[in-house]
Amino acid sequence: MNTVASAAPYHHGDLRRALLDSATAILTETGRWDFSLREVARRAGVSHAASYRHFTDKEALIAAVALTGYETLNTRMTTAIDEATGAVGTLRAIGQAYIGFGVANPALYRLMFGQALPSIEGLPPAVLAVLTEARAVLRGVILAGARAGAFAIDPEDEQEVSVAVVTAWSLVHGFTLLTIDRVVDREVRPQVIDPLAARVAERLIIGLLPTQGRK
Amino acid sequence: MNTVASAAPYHHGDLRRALLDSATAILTETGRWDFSLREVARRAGVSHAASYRHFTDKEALIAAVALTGYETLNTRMTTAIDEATGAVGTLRAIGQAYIGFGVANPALYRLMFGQALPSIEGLPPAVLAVLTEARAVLRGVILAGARAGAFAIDPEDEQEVSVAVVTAWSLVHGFTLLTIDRVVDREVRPQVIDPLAARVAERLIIGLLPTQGRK
DNA sequence: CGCTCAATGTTACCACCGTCAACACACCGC
DNA sequence: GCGGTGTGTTGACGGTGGTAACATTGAGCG
Repeated sequence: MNTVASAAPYHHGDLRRALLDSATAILTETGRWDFSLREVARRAGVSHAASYRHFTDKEALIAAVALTGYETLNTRMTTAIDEATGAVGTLRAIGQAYIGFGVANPALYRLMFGQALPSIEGLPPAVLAVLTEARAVLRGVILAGARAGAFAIDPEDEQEVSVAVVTAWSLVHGFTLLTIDRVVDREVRPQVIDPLAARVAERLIIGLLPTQGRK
Repeated sequence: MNTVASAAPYHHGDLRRALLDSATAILTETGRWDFSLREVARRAGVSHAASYRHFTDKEALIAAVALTGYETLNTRMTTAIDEATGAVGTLRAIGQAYIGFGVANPALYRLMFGQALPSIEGLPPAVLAVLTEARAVLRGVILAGARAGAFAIDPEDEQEVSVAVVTAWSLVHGFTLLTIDRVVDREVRPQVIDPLAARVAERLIIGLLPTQGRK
């Protein structure tokens, strides 16, 4: 059994899902990810030790919540890619989807990338897989753009491609976190974030364009 | 021990400092920032309730540790600026100092930017002040470069300058975190981080250069 | 010199937490 | 019907953040 629950378990119905929902609810309501396992159980209407039938650990629960976050992030990115056209447009779309997700789910985003997990190692393999996939998607986009001549990148130079990937990811990741943490512009309103993000992204894109493509 | 600059407390000598030192030591040794107040006190050879004579809260202790981090980061950045020449060189130096600090003190960096602090608001004013100062320094560097014509930025356009500031900070912040969390390149060695950071930074700088300055 | 007193540190205690072991139940195949 | 295993509960343990009452000690003042 186990894994993605489609069949309903015994007593409660689907306690695993209910616990994940409770945790997510607390997360979005309070904006904090240091909730107690007991509170999650309480919220699910269940005894405090019941969680241990579904998660070995508190960390496992957190990781499961994070996993759902990674999955929806991946989904948003791939759908954004599908709807975009052109290398630059695709890159723009992917960044927009990424930042949009982070800003819309700040607590979840911080849990996904800032949490108690000492390092990427030690994460459940499922989480690692999703992360790796996200990176591969981004790399694919940049590689395609390089092959099409839309970026000033040699598609055969793996290192150069990697640098572009890391640069793009760093920029978007950093911008998202700075925005979430209100470091960027404390008086900024949600309506202002989108144009700001767009202009920030443009800075990167300019750096990627071949010389003849620049204004 | 040495003579203390300002105010030396009563019994212990300087328990406040000792507690900060213990916390920092635990932080760098274990790499975790969810240590217990009691462990800090134990390490300082003191009863667990003694901390409350110097810090109102566990969060206050954490914030104090973070503050020391912000201060040394600021110091490193300003000295890097002093030793650099030219707008591009200064920008490079500042980024290098920033990333170098983060990579050298991963746990401290994550505590500074990822921790329990729900948002930037609610932080002690001292922390806010240091953060604001750091941002002003970066803005000054970019503004000077724009005025000197080294960047393709209108120094009179405040928004354009802000965009450049946010872009640079986002890139460096994101790169530092991705590196710390080993998301960037799991097989990467410390020796590889510097060149990688340099090439990432170069991508940004290319985007900032005026057209005639590009290779 | 001795007294006071406030700053500092300690002890004892509270509610709560994560985790575990023992127990209780309920649905499954037989 | 019946056992057994998956599921949830109860109760306990050590540890935690935080508070209050108590002990100590050094500084200022007579």
